[in-house]
Amino acid sequence: MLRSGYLPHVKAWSAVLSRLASAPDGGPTLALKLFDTITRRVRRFSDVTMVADSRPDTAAFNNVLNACANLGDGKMFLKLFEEMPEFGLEPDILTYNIMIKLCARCNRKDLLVFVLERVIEKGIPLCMTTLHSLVAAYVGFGDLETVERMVQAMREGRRDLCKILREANLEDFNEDEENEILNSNQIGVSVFEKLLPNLVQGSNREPPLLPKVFAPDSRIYTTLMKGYMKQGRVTDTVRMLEAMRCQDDSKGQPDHITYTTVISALVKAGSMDPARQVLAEMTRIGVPANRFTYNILLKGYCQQLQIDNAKELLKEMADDVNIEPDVVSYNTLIDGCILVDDSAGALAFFNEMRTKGIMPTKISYTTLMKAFALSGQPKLANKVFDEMLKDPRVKADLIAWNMLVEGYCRLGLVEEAKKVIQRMKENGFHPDVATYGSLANGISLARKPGEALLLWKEVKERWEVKGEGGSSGSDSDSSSLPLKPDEELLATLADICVRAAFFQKALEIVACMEENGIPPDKTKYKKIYVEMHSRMFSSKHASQARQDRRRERKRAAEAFKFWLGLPNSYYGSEWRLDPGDSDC
DNA sequence: TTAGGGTTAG
Repeated sequence: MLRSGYLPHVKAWSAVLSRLASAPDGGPTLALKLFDTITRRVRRFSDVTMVADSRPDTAAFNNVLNACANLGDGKMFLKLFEEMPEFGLEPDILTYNIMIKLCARCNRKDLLVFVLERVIEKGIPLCMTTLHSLVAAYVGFGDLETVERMVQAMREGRRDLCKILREANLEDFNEDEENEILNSNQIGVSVFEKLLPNLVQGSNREPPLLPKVFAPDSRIYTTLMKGYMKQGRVTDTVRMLEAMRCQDDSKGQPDHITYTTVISALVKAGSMDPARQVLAEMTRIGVPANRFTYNILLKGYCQQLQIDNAKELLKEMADDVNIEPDVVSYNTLIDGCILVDDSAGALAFFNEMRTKGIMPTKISYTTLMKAFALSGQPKLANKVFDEMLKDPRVKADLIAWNMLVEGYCRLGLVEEAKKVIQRMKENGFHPDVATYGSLANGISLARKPGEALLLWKEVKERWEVKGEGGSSGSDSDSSSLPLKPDEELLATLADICVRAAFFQKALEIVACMEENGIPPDKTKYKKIYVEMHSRMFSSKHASQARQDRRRERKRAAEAFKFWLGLPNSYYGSEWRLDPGDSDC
């Protein structure tokens, strides 16, 4: 009685954890907090029988460990892992599968084999899922060769997988010794040495054999196939499908996910007809396609700008195979309309979707805003944004705000854009690189270089903020939040400054770029300089006073020319524009 | 409840 008032059953809170662990937007962090709160309360009871039903079990630990893995937080993983015995719990095979993911997230491919060895040494019954996790991890690293070797060995009924993985480590080490050293940061080393005591003996010991033979199943094949797909190896993807169909193990037969992966690979390569053939094949052999499959094909047609085919497929979905399109289908089509500059069509699909009772998501709203933003109708984008604010099911986010800014900037409406940015700040959203990038483009378009100076000041201030959590002051003040501008933003700002003959600022920006390892496009600036400013300061008729005022700017121009590598007064050489010189 | 498939937002 007392317990129920304070603490939920472990099954209940563990279920919440499992959802949070892989949820976006701070889900994993929330999972950690929840786990901490509950275990803290549980610990307060000296009589454990009082809270027996609420005490964490292995599944609960696995869920919170999964949150750590998703955050790539090895330290927290270790801390919780070491708390398990306190509750009389032992890590199980799932725990180690999650540890495989942790290694992957921490970029420690070299440790994967030692997790497998640890499981074997501890005598924890190995299951197929561990092999799934391992294969997925290697695919994630793009190391398809190792996966191929694993799969081949499994097909041959071999049990020396650890040996194969050790050899892969050795090859990596020989290939790229420096990276190997870079990867092993000190914190990581101590965490993993505790998680995997077998690391200490390391490679000196003979790699253990798997306790039994595992034949690859369709999941393993499909994971490898996904690796091929990600690397654009369409032929290998298709060949893999053929190989799967030809082998006799029924567990390795292609299923709807395998086929969908093949279709996805073909669609990515723009091969719509072959993709349709695979779809037909699925129907023929009775492996039904689902909404995912159709959505992939829809996207393919949209990317190929074949909206009519997309529309036809949408109809076919609903009428022939009885798969109702969902919000993703419609978002895809709305975006497809944007690709063919059809904002009216985008709106039509948006409305059709609502008519069908399919609720738009924030992505739907933002995509529709994009339709209007890109077609020069910022007012309509604004209207959609207002609708979005009114819809209680969705929450406008930074991306939506940015789209609003983009709409105005596309037309060079800098003042409007700045008002939106002010509003977004007041609503607790801090401009990011995208916001500033749009604004910079708007400023460039509007030819208001003075605005670029203000923007550069703001960007520079935030760039110079070091570390995290340096925020202080009101919510609308983002000046203390760190920001790392990207190449595009800086290049645009520099471009504006060069065109406006703000050479001192231009130099400042390019210097910042170089300091941060972003190579400025000197050729471009050279061209602009030659085209726009080569005759600068050449007027002989200006008054002495005017000429004096120019001196500063001239010095900046000379410095900029020096940086560009153009002949300048620093070398004492005369330089004049020769039309043939401009393409240097 | 870890591990294979899809969409969107500068």
